[in-house]
Amino acid sequence: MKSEPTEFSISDLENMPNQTEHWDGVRNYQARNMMRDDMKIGDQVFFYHSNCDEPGIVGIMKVARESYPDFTAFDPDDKHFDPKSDTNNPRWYMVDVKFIRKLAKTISLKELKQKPELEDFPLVRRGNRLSIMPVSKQQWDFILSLE
DNA sequence: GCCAACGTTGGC
DNA sequence: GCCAACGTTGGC
Repeated sequence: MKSEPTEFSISDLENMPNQTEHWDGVRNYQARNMMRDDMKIGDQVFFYHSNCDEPGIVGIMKVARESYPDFTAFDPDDKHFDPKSDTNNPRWYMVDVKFIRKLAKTISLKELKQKPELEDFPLVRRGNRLSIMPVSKQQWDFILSLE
């Protein structure tokens, strides 16, 4: 899962009450579907910092609550307000994530791109803009071996 | 700040 | 259903 550290960083998550926060603001259908359909309690997740000096994977968290409506879509004062989502028929969903740990070092996008083992990893594919993407077991283990 | 890539919107 | 216009993402 990607986040801009100026918006919400791994440290922000670590400092939340119970080290848990809802992952609101996703307004992309593919990403929504993954949260809604695929992410289960206890699933481990990489936290990726985007749009910053050193884009890359900075930590690990886990799914603490399975999908429920993203209430920020209902709030006209919220940055992520979507008039087309209403409480009776929510368009956007989110999960809660809980901090597990920071990585000893950032595994940078640059480094990930250099690994032939990750050729099929969506993050390093050209033009990829998805903020949430699946990681296979093999990819997960390989990436962690780079820490 | 630039811009390629991609998603969404809406007229037709 | 097509596709041009537009908005957003995010690396660089």
